[in-house]
Amino acid sequence: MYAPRAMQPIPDRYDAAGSERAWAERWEKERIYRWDPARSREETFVVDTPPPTVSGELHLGHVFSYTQTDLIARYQRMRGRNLFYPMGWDDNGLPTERRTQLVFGIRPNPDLPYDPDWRPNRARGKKDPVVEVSRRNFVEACSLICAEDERAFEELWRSVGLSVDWTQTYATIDERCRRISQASFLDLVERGQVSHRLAPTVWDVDDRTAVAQAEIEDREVPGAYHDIRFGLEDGGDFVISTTRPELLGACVAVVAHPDDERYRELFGRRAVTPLFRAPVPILPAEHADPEKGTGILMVCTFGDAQDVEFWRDRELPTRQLLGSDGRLAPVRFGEAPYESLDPESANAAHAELQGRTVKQARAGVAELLAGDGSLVGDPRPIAHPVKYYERGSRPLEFILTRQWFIRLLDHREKLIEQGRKIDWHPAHMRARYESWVEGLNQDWCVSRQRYSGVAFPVWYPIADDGSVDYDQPIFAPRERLPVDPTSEPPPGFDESRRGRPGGFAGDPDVMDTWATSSLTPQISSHWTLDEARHAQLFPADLRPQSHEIIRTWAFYTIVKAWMHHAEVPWRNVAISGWILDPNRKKMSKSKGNVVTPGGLIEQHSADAVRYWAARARLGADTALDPQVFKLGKRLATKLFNASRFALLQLDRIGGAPAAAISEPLDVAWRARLARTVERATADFEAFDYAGALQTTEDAFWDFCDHYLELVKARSYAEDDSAARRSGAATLELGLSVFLRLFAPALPYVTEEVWSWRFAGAASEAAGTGSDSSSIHLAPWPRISELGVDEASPADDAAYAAAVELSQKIRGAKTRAKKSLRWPVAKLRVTGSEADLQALRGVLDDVLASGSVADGACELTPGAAPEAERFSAEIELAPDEDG
RNA sequence: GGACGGGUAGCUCAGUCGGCUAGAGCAUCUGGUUUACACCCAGAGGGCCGGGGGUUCGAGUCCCUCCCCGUCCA
Repeated sequence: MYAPRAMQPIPDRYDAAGSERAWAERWEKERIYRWDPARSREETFVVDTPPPTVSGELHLGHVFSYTQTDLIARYQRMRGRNLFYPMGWDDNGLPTERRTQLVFGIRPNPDLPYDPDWRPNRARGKKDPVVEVSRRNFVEACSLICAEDERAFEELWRSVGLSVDWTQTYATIDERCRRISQASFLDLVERGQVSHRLAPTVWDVDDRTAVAQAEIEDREVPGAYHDIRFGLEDGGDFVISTTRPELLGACVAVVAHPDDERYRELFGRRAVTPLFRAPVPILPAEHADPEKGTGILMVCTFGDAQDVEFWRDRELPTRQLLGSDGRLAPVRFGEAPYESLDPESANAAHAELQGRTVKQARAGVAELLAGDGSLVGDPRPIAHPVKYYERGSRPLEFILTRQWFIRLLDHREKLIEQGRKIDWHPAHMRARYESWVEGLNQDWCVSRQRYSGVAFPVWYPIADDGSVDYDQPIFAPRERLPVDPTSEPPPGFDESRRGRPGGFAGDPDVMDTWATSSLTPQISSHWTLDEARHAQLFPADLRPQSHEIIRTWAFYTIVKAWMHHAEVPWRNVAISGWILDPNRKKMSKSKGNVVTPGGLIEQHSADAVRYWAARARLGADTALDPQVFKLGKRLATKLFNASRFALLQLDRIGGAPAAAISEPLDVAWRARLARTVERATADFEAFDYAGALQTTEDAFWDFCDHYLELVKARSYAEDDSAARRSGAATLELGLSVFLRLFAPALPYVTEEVWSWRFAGAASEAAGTGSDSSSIHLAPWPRISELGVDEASPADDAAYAAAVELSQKIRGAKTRAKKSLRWPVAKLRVTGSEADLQALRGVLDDVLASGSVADGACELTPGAAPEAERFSAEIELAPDEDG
């Protein structure tokens, strides 16, 4: 009934590199990882794969976390699920633009016309001047870089053996993604979840773009309190403290805590700023901390988030002194909104400052204040947290700009509720999601003032006076998506009206990366394009990702799924940890401790690298330990060798045992195997692939060290017998089960061995009817296939007795410095009647394996040492010359 | 400042519902190779389970508290 083994003999040694290459090719050729759209939703398991940022580095962390996903995917596939396991590429955003600029030495200039003949030049020298190119040329250069990077990633994924369906791929700026992102935007507009407003926006002055709350990080940096003397309109003065003296010209109020006795009498009066002589109200404010500085401070347009909040609450005037380039703008004091009691000196002061960066202006203001006697004492250095763009090098500013926002602040409770409908693995990672949602303090700003990305499907009418009417946006009709408003006209206009009075202007911005990435489940399901497919694939079963992007990718995806579908996007989230270097520091490019994965796979084999990833539990940060690769390699080799032994025994009896497992040792070990299957399955069901691997590995090593040694003598017997056939049947069963239990972690070596004997046969044996030409399509082992009804304590006792006595014999030989084959002349075993009884059935195997002479063994009822079953008196045969 | 995770052998880590003398691999040491495997096998040594207090017949495990590392949030 079993197919004969392939004609070529089993090789003596395992050639991992050659075998892995061959199998990777064959898997792809035979398309074994294809999703089958004909099968039902219930049978399907949908993975929402992270699209890596292609212009990022190929990082060992990628291999680590994607392999962990693959383990779960492979298990589910073997359980008979119809896997939907796509791959996406994130081409969006700033990292791509930065890399493109760097590689080609170019910079986008939206005012230049498209040059169809321009080609990026990679071979330029480092000192060559940066070339300005049109927006469209720049975007094309970005695509070129992305295409190259995608190839590098795909090659890596294939070599590490991800069981991805490569017909299901997407890139976040491809046509389908643009279309779905724009459809999402229009849907949210219709649902009233989007607003377009001129608002203080967190702004990166280097990249000159808005950034979202999720992209901000606090950094503890040095600063200094400057104590500045303010006058009072009706006479007198007081001293405020500020870390941002450069914004003195943007001061719109002065505040102190309402309970602060020192300043209570000032409330309601007006202060006058030094240098600029602007009259500003003095107001009570809860956020003023009496302990900090002098306890009284200025409110500016905009020094920090508290300024923004207070400005909004009290409807204070706006003095946007800082420009989007991070320099002080040219303004006229004495004209609204820049009131001044002494415009001439105010403008003279500002003339010194305008055009300066924040840092330069800070020094300039301090100097001017010192000059006119308003600076009290020296600035006092402090360390304080300042907001930075996570990839930026200069502090972020709040700048009044026009942006698209998606409402979040109204929905905090609902979003926390959604998070609780999802199973987080490990469970404690949900706390990170919740603390993020609770701490939200801005709506989601989705516009970015960039070039490469998904456009907003929006135009604005231009009034007859030439001003753009942002309050009457023209939205693209759904059937025209995706649209590019910078090159296509809105409905009812033709292109000649672009930029003209009475015409239109396209929205020049692109969407935030997360506006698209938050739709990966819908992109895979072809939402808005194919509703039948969408119903079949949404929501997904599993979202794997790492913990630092819970606040971005996981969060935004939950937001979108809730807004569009009132659903959770997936039922499970599996969070992988970080790779730490051997000193337990996070690997990062800036620290220079990044290890690239390609070399490691070459050096240790893909199975070995996968083993390393598979040993790490979900959510646990893991130190890079080269020892673990060696362990993985060792395990694969051991599996190969043990398989070779088992198959050689099967060959000796003509291939097909089809015999009953009848010998007590075999029956006992089979019961043990059943428990291994049970535990490994339970572990995988709980997404604990690491526990499953450990369970399997421990059982496999025990199998090699004990069962194989014990069954050897019987297997080597010259004559055919039921006992010998029972052993062979047990070996075959054990091999078939171990290979399948290991298959998710070690897909290559298990496939290699599987092909020698089991390919095409196991499905028949298991009666599933599924195709198991590949082990990865074979059914996951089940207790029922082992022919074990229930665990028997007698089996456990028999196996344990065999192992213990066997170890005692080996120990005696080792202590005597003899070979393990050295004959035993006399063996006296003492133990309880129950333990001796357990031993009797397996005794022949133990004696044969220990080279105990015929009739040399004696069993005596009696006391055994504590915590042991037996005491054994072992007399080795004498030396030949002694 | 608040929250979460971690601290177990020289190293990397398991340890389930509180229950035998706390485990594995690596490393170290002592031995062993002719019918799977030296990418191997057998054996040995190695522990205040971060500190202190409590609950319990019994605590690595539960409670309180402190220390250290990492992360998230503010």
